[in-house]
Amino acid sequence: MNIYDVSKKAGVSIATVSRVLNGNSNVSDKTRSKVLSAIKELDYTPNIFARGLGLNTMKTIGIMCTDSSDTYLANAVYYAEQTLRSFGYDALLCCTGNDYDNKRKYLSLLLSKRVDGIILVGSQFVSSDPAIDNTYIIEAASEMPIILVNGYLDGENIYCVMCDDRSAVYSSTAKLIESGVKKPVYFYTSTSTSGMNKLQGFRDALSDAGMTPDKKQLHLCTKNISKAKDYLTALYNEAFYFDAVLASDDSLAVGAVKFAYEHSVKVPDELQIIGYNNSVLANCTEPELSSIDSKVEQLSTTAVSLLMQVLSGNSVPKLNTVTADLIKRKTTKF
Amino acid sequence: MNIYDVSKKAGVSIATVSRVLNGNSNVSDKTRSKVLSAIKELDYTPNIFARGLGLNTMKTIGIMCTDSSDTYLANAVYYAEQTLRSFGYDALLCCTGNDYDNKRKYLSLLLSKRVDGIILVGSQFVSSDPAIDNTYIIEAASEMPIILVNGYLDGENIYCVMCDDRSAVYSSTAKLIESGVKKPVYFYTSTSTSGMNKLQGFRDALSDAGMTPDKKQLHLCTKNISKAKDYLTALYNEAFYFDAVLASDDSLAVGAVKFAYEHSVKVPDELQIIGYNNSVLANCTEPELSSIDSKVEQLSTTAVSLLMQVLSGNSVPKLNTVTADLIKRKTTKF
DNA sequence: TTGTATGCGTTATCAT
DNA sequence: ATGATAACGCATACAA
Repeated sequence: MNIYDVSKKAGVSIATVSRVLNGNSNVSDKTRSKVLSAIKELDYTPNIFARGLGLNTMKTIGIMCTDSSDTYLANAVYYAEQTLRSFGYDALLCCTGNDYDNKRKYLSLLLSKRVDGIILVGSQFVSSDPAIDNTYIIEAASEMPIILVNGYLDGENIYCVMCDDRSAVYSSTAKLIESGVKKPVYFYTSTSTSGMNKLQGFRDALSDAGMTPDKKQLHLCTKNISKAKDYLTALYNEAFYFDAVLASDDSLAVGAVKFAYEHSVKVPDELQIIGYNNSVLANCTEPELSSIDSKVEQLSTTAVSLLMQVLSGNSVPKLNTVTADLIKRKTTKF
Repeated sequence: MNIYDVSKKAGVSIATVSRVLNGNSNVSDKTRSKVLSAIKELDYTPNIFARGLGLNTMKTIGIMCTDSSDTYLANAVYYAEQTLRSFGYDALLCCTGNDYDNKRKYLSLLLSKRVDGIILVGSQFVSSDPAIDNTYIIEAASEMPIILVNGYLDGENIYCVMCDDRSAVYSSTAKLIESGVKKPVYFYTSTSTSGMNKLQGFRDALSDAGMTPDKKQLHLCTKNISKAKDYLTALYNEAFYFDAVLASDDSLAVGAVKFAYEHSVKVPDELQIIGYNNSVLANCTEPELSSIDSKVEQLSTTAVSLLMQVLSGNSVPKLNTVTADLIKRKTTKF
């Protein structure tokens, strides 16, 4: 069943069938309807592979993330897929895990699939660690446009959408301090650009308030409820005073709530807690978690829109910023 | 840059290049290395569209789900993608939402993309409601194999992987009753096959214990923390006695925990709670949630393995069952 | 072991 | 407005 069968049935040439198929201008109404009914009768569907070969595109975008089961990334992927589809594009999902070699491998795999562009979702693809080489992304961008969601890398054909993490953490920390906090603890989960920006926001707020953070106030921690709880418990047991926790992921903040519960520390009176990403987790704890909304939906839809612009040949800014909001619930005094 | 360029550079025919490319048997080592170095020099990558046209496959599987940002589905999609990739297949993600027409539309879209098979993730695609017509799936299966994860539908070329939800709910309910529960409330979120199976398990356990559930003990509820909380609060306010909550989704169980907290109902002494899916949410509440582990990973990997078997032309059982486990935490006495 | 020739099903160019 | 025909780049049956 192909375009020849249709053309035969309709008594026209394949060129005409193709024209009808593609909504091409110059076809007489009479011919069009002949073709259309032939298509319907034969239940014909164009072969997308042949079309792909000719046009050299399958209207497909690769979505890469380290782990699509992570709440935050799952949301980002979801919104990206929805937006892509609204533009008539398919989404090829590719989860790499956190291994550097796999990231490289899968990125080149995606290139070989000749997708039209790639969206790298999440901050895990660009490292600020000088030992890690980010050029694999720059090289890939020579073949097709690459959009970074929550990551920044300068390079030809690379476009970034970032949440203003530094400001978000800065202002939240400042508010904590304003409300009387003396010793906030900051949990971070990654040394990515985004992770470092958040950390910088915390440092700056302390510094601007004339505070110098103790080493113990800055803790790199796996995204894991009990890891955060354990760390705070350790601090507590060695009588290290702290009166606020700000975490770069809601799960860690949940750990802080659980720590407080276990040691009968009053939240928010004795301990204020702020999470990040404003995920479902924030609604699960008692008291419910104040959390920074990093605007996943907006990030993803912006990323897709940018990509569409680039594919249309329009020029777009290389760096695009989205503003985060603090969603106030019950773990903060303000 | 195509296979002709390579053949020219290597001084062989395109057939030989193709043979090398596909690891075909009969190529002399000398020729092979000539070709290989030509490929490397030219930095040649086969055009996957042309290959797809000839072979009539792009080694791609469509993954459909209603909402890939839902924790449970996100996990299922993740494991499916990982397993597919391990078999050398790509995953085309397609989120339909819960609208029936969209499900139909997107399923036929996927057919037109000529994927090699489709995995329908989640129970939302097959309805037990006689007003809803499931034949769109049966028709689609005439074109390519369809795997249902957590759904059951009888039809040619349709294969199902299901969690034994009925048993899981039955035995959990039985345990609750055994521990002294007199009036358990059951929350369900869907009338899908899976949803009905769970409900049946609850009904059967009550019936086998000589109990007849009040209408109010069975509540269809949106997957939403506060919806569940509100319902329980309403029961509480009208002095309807209940001493256990079993929910078909963890989020509803979280709502029950929050209800208990708000009304100082002691968990598990006065109210036992069991969730479903054993998601992160179960670790967030205080006390932590006992939850039925519906084995997402196993469901997804089994689904992919089945599909691979079918694509290899092997015959596989149409219904495959996975056993759920109750993960005991702190909201149950046992 | 290697090469030749053909088909896969479109789209697009150029005639008419 | 419509038709003939040439790409697109590969795999493979058949020949040598």
